[in-house]
Amino acid sequence: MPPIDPPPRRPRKSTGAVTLRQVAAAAEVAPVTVSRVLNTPERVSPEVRDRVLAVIHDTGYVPNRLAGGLASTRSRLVAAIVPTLSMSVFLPTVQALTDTLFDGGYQLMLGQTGYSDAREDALIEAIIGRRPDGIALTGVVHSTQSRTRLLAAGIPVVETWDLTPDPIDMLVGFSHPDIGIAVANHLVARGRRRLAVVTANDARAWRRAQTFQTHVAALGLPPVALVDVGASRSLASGRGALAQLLQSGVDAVFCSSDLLAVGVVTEAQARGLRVPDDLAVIGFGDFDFVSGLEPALTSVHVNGDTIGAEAARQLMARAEGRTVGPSRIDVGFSIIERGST
Amino acid sequence: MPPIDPPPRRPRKSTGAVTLRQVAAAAEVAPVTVSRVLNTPERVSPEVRDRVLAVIHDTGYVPNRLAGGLASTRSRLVAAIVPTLSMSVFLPTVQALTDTLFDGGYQLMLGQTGYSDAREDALIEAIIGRRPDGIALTGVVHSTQSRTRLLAAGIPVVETWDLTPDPIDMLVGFSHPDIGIAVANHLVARGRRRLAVVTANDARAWRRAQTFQTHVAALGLPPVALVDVGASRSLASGRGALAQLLQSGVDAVFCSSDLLAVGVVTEAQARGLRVPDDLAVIGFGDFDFVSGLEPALTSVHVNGDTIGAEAARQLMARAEGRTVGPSRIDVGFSIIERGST
DNA sequence: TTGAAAGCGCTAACAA
DNA sequence: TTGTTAGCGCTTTCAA
Repeated sequence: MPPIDPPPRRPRKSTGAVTLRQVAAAAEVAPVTVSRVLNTPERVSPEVRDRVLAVIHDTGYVPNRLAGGLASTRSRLVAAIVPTLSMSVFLPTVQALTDTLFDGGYQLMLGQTGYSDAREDALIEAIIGRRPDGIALTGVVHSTQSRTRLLAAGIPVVETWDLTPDPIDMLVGFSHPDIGIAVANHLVARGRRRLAVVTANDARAWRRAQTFQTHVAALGLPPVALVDVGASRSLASGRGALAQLLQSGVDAVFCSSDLLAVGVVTEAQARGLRVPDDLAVIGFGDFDFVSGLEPALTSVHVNGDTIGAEAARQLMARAEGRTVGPSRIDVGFSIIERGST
Repeated sequence: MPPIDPPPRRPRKSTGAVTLRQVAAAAEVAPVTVSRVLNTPERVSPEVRDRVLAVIHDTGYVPNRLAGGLASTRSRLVAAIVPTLSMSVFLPTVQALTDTLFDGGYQLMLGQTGYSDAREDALIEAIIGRRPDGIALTGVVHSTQSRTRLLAAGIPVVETWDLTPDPIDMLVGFSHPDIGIAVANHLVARGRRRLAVVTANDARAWRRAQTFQTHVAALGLPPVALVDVGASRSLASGRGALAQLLQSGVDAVFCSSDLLAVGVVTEAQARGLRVPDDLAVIGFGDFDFVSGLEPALTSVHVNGDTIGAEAARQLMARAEGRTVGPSRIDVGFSIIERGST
């Protein structure tokens, strides 16, 4: 009788890292048991558990989450998409997202669209490929194609920094139109009559500016002067904007970002105008440093970190099949009055 | 003869997404062929390729990179660790990292240590679990344990924002000691004699401050006054620091961050001092907005985006087995002279 | 409480 | 150029 040929071996390269199987062998248990020690320790007897944990510790075993994610269809990965990171108002949100997710055992994948729709589409495809357990969209203008893809992928999505009437899925944000009205009221209540807006070219800023304008008109005041600084949210743009506005005579300026507002204040001071006596200035975002300026800048404060933490919580809850409360959260805003108004 | 029992089916839950196998079936090819169309299209005949691509397009198939990473031991994931994100000097680096990686087909995983060693260790463990193709450490004080783990995991590491003599692996940074000397020379060349340093409590800032002090001493000038603002890099801290320094009489201040420097300028102006006539101020980081201030702030410019782009390039090259040039890159720095000195 | 077997969706190795 | 087969390292299902 001819000897049975053993099946041919097909060695593959591997990372060389310790695997669950090796841990199991060393602890003299089945691989599943090691998996249970890691994921559902309460279902393993204390003796076995300790034995396995000891081996894990000694070998420095770190479970491969790629494999785990593949097997369990839960990647414990959440993606966040931001337009841009630098000097952005979204930073506290991203920060809170990473932190909250990490504490829940999740990791954040970050993507930047750079305000480009083409890039956003590519990014979303790349992200879907990673099968994240959730996606946080922060202030993104999403194309129809991206919407469709996200919906089709069935990945939980939370849109943030806005309260659109037709969200893809969950929502954590605040009302931009309300801000325009509140700021108008704030300035008018302080005796300002000739109001102006300096705004960057972005959809949410525009909505704030719009209600600001209409509300001022409704109050019977002169029309609001508007300067659009385009994509540039820089301090320098703010300076340039004020230069334009001074020709028409204004006594208060609402800026779509704090940086622009600091620029307006700087330009005003450089021209010998007193802030707030001759000119009131209010920003948006309430960056940390604006409270230390001279005069300190009045600004619209938004709870960016709350947005991030809530978004993370909603996504994790969804990933774990827990039902979370409302899927639409309004975190509100507040006007922090300081020296500049 | 009894009928052979079919092997029992073990249905598992799946995401329901289109799989490579389904695409293969629809295109009437083997699964590998679809894989080849995606990864090595040049090895597939044009006809078959087009047929497969058509099916991919029609079905909206997005390859599962978790599975791909597991099979190929290449995750196309790169991790970055930063101390913190908010108002940080590392932002351009993170921005360049995401962008460069994305263009190369990689995704960035972000982690924040919050300047905590315990968190850093946990973070590194979580990251290793994802089997990234590389890790970028930006300005991290890494514990010995973390170093060991990283080394053991065999994942390419690039340390940035510094040029330590004993890097874990690759290095992209610049010399902090040289900056201290250069700034001292800059101020002394402009006739300043009573120099001071305002610094946050961070290792790299300290090294800049140290050479600044010793170099000033070597030039035979009075000893440098030093204010340590601790962990707070805020504008307000800068204001407080100047208040302290004025008691000892200074005519130039080197700050470890631009925000601190703006605080010093603000406080000086609030006290009626003229900048730069009575007091010269120089910052570090060269944030975008400091060029628009009045007076514009002199600052040490560092190529944070170059650091990020180079780090990404090195890691991708390593992941793809390409040998990259030097594994130690000095991106240098420059002093941008503006109105404040 | 523990284990055996069968996949998750993909790619490496080998073969034709 | 295309296909077959056997994993990558884990978790799920089913069984004891």
